[in-house]
Amino acid sequence: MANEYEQADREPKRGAGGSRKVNSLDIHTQLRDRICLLEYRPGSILRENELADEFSVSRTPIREALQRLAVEGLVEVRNGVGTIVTALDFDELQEIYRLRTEMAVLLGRMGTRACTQADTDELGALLTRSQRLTQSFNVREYWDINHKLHFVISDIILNRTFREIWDNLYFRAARTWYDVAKSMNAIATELLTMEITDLLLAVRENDAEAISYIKRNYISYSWQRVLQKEKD
Amino acid sequence: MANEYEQADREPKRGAGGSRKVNSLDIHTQLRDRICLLEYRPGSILRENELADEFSVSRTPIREALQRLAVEGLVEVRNGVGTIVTALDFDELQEIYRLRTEMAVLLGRMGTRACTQADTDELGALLTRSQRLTQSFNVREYWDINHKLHFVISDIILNRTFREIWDNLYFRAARTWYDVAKSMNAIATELLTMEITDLLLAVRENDAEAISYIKRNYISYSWQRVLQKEKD
DNA sequence: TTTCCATAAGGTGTATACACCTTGAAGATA
DNA sequence: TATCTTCAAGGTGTATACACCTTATGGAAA
Repeated sequence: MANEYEQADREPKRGAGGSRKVNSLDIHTQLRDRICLLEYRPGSILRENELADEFSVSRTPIREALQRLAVEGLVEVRNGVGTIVTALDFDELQEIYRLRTEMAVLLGRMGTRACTQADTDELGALLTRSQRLTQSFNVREYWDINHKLHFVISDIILNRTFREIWDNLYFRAARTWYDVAKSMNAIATELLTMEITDLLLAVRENDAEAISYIKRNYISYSWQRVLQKEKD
Repeated sequence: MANEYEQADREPKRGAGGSRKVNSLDIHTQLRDRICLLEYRPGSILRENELADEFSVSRTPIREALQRLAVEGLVEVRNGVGTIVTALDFDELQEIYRLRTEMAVLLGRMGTRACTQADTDELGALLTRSQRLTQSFNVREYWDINHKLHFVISDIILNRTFREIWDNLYFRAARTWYDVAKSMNAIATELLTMEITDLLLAVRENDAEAISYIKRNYISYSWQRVLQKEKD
């Protein structure tokens, strides 16, 4: 299962002429991305019928996708009301960030595969795109770079269970960070560019521990920015 | 969501005359326990219709329970075939144990609540039951003690996300351990008694770090026994 | 005898009707 | 006027019929 899913997860497929019938996993991925991108704000309500109409399927696959999102902690299904996008309170958010920084350090201690030229190339491409953001900021583009960056690193993790958890924690926290990034374009862009630069070196050196400490640090920096915005 | 679920999770409710209608969460919990108890062996196939008959509900709530188990990694749903109880290969098992030992150490570094007299009392009761096992071994009883022991410790974890993960990792690995325990009664019982004794002291001292290192150690010991059995 | 193919049996995936739950608003009452 | 009650609207939860997928089996062909 995990395999099939991860595949779909990392490359949404269904390109060009394919137009394969959507299944509940596709729907899950799309809804998850919308939540991360804040197209669905925390606290907003999703209705199964509306989604069923939009995706041209019955409520059944929609319910499956929503239930999965619920298990992952991104939404909460309430009988007679609807499915509510999780609104993290301050404490929960702090807990998640704390966990992410701690687990980032573990990343280097768990098994990782060797970094390849392909990894370097992809990071290089992301760096270029990130630098371009300095001139004209665009949340969608910022998100896409961040998202791809996450999976470049996630992909070198060999321990499958750890990777699942690592990905999930990213999705839980992502929304908050993009919200902050919107109100701090310059700082967010600079941090992203620096992170990619640092990671590029570590990947070239094929130093998993270095990668993990870099992740730890930038997650920590992000949290500081979240805190800073919270004060306003 | 998490709250409601955890509640049901820790105390299955529906006591005595209540007989509240079962929902998909009850079913999920029962199926999960059966998988852990090896009533459903790895590789065995569950059929939605059979389960629907047994629980006197339609396939819909059964499917929800199974899907949740799939997200948690305990089963794999295959179209046209059935739902297969996950059979962990050696590598996957090693990965999970590795992760559990690492995360046990984190447990002490994340927030925990103060240990109470109630905790001490419950551990004391478990210790008595564990000691009784030395004379007459019984897998069901062994499992129940282990299960309750897990939740006594899990309950002091404040970081909700960490606790979810911690619980899940326990459920993923539990089956394997009970299988080993069946073939090593004496050793398993001795280890359990020692672990509870050690934890009792740490809980009395209200020393979360000590608790976390004890957990790390006994998870590590368990893995060694799994390895030992694998060799035969 | 072996191999291939058609097919039937029995499983999950999906659509849909209906039951039940939640909530807000209108109306009755103090 | 304030408050309580009632009820209707619209949501999720469940049961069920049917579509589609997978696989084992038996017979035809090499």
